Amino acid sequence: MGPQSTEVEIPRLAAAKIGNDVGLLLAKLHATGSLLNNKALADYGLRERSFSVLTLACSGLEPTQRELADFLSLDPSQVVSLVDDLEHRGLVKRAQGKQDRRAKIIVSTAEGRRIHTKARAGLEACEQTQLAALTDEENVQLRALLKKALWG
Amino acid sequence: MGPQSTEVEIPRLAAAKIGNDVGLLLAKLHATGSLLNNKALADYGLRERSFSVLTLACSGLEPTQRELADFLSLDPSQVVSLVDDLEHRGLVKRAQGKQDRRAKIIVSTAEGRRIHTKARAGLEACEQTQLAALTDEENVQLRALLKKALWG
DNA sequence: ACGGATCATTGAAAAAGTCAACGATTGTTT
DNA sequence: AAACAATCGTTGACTTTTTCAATGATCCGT
Repeated sequence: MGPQSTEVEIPRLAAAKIGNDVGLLLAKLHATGSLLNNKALADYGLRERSFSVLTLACSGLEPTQRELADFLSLDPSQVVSLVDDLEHRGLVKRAQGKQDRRAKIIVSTAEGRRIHTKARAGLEACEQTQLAALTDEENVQLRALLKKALWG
Repeated sequence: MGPQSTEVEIPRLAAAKIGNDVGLLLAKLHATGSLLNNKALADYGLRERSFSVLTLACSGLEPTQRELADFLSLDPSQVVSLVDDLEHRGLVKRAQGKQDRRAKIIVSTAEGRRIHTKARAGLEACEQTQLAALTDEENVQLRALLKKALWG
């Protein structure tokens, strides 16, 4: 058997004009990435979204659930579920908002930070796999472009 | 009322480390993009996915449903629904595979091509809106990086 | 203090995704 | 050529995700 390559072969259909469609490219890269990420996070009982929530809970930024919903492009009710799950497992807890007593601030527990550190390591390896075709410079470039597209 | 700006303000949470997470950036850009795209395509009774199928049907590449499923990261059964819908509306039709009589080739009708041309115009304007923060060069660069990440 | 708006939460309804099974057809093995 | 496993599109069941309206508590402007 010849040299076993891990390359993804270019599909015949990529030749179509739509192969330049940003929407489609984003959808595809997002789809394959989510698959890998969720697989990597499964070891820690997390998924892409719960990991995002946990990360922000660990960030020291003291996000409210509303901020999480906006930032993660989720419905507020979805955030409730995610936080419920993480809270039941003792990884985060809800604290009362400081200026606004309606809002709940999500903060990490010590256990939450422990899990988060481990999970992040796994995820970063995963990300590197997904972007293996890019050089380090291109990798940085891609992030910068995505951020600029989002927030100018 | 002062100068009405269309800028998106940078969310407080973007400062978190996760603001560099490729997975999250892709998810966000994809989410906001899909919203815009679907809104733009609604005028033609299309959504992002049915538009993709229609585009490939119009491409002359004569894709099979299996190829569509693989290329669009969909389950084969989802392709059935999409093609059913487009076929009922007379925009595409199923033709028998040439080498393989199990496979069905999806080709566009004249009406399908008519609608597709119109819809594409709307979509391109939409894409430009979404990537307004990028220069033309960065726009090209982003596409190139996404394609390279996907197919090397 | 009043009225309208926003927060987290709930629950229901709609949409999307996943998966196993099927007939028809193909390619492969014997 | 006969038998076998594999693949294609399709169907239907099932689960998950998304969407949305309603609610109590709280905030803000008047």
